[in-house]
Amino acid sequence: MADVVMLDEGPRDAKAKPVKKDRTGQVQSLSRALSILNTLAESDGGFSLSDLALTVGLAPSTTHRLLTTLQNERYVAFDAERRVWNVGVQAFQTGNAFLKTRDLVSLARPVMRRLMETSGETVNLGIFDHGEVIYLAQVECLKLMRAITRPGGRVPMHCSGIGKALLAWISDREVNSILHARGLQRITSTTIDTPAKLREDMEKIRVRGFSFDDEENGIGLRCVASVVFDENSMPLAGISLSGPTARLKDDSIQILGASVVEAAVRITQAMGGRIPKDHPLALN
Amino acid sequence: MADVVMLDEGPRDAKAKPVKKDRTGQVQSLSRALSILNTLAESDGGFSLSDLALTVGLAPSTTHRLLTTLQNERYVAFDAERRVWNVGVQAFQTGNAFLKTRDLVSLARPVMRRLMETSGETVNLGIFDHGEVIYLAQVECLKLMRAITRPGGRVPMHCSGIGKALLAWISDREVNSILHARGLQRITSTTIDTPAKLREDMEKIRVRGFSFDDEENGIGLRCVASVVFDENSMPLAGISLSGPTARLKDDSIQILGASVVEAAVRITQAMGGRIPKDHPLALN
DNA sequence: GATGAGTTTCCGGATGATGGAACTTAAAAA
DNA sequence: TTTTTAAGTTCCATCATCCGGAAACTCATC
Repeated sequence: MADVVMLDEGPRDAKAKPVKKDRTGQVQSLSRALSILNTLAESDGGFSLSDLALTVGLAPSTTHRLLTTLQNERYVAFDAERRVWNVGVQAFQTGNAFLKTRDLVSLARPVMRRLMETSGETVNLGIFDHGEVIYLAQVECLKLMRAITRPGGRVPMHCSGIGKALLAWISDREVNSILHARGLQRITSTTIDTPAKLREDMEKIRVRGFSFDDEENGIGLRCVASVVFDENSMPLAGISLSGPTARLKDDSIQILGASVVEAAVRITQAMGGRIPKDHPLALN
Repeated sequence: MADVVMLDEGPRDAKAKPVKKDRTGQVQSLSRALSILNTLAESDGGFSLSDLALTVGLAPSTTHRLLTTLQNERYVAFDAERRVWNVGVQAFQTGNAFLKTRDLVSLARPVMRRLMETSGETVNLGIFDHGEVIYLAQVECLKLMRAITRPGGRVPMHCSGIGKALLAWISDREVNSILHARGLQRITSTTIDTPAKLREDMEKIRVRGFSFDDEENGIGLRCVASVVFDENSMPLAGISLSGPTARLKDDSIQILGASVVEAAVRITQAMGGRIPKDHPLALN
């Protein structure tokens, strides 16, 4: 299972129809309660009973009964002052138990494998650590000619696809302190070697949603990469797709880039992360 | 697993009776589902269907039906590899919406980050809830050796920096009722274990403006904490700074304490709160 | 004190949840 | 391999439980 895309994720009907799932063996009242929870979670400042009832498409009395049951276990709370219902402490506590389970690498791996299959190129996952990128996992392509990066290996930020993608969503102050500590070591003739060029490239990355490393870390090696975000919209990890210049041609960069972004978004969702507002794929 | 007694956990009947709430107008199936969620959240590594059914006292078929309904909305997830059920992404998403309710967290975060940078230690934010401290947010330091607390996690009041700081500005009556309900469980040799000692410590906290937890919750772990106040000068949250005894040395406690107090005051101001008159930093 | 919007409780009816049993699948033992 | 055992999943008749209309209530506002 878990094979099919869940791109849209929430085909909640706008027309406030009761949430009737077609699948068998479902508990209606529970589905409804979860729909209430989802609605409250998406809300901004809570819902009054009647508004909520209208939104989820239930009778006020039914809504109220479900709410009080949820309130008993403190999954929702009533703000007596503003007279609105909100998500409660226990939902927070239970929800955060998800963190015990979630593991970036194991959540990312199926997405990485899929990306490798569709693109035919090697896929890497890396995180920011002490001013460098450290690789966590890799799904190798089947081609003979392929990039060799080993989990645990490190590369500088400024000359790797993952590093540049991460830099683009890190605060200026932090970028400066990394620059100061690590400098911009030149590796090939195209390696970014001045702060100005780096800043220029980062601007492009933010607009596109992915970074493009054009033989900046090794002759003949190209790479596109995008960022996975955590629940505070902070960069958490980067995912890249790399291969020889001969296969990653100019006119396929856009398409490959888009698929890396899609993979990154998918991992972000699986991790319960949030895409930042200035990201090209932000929902609003 | 799951054989160990759950200390507090509530008045779960030993004979695995269905979770029957006494209050009127409650939705049984929903109560049961929430009880499943709570159980999974408290679990360590998930539950198999039958274990779960046994624990919550429901028929396997019923449990299964509730689980699949929860799974539909991704409030739980089935780990096919380990064949266990766990809390799902959506629960995490919904739970985090709780934080939106209190803009406390978003106001506090920059101050917390700053405090982490200047002190080099992990900073936590927590509120009082049902006689315990529940952590809302954390800014981790970059050191390898650091305290591990997870948002949503709970600790007793009497043996945590945040808890003790909050207690110091709570009414005597409330303190007594917490003591009565929760007792003073001893965790390390320095844990405060008598009401007299607690009262003595609270007096010191009020004078200093911050609490000092000296390995009272874990060997080798020290912590200083201070309180954020609301507009009525009532304690709203606590902010703490914690690290290993090796780094939080005796002669730096005063300085670290002062910086925690400063951070707490800053958050208080950002929230539009008022420092109480008996606080050392009160303006008048 | 009257009005009305919004919330809470009540109650009879039928829908939908329940759990035992049957069935399927997976793991362990022979 | 086959047999045994256990765990997970589906089915279905029964009736407990949930549903929603309507009535009672609360609390602002006029």
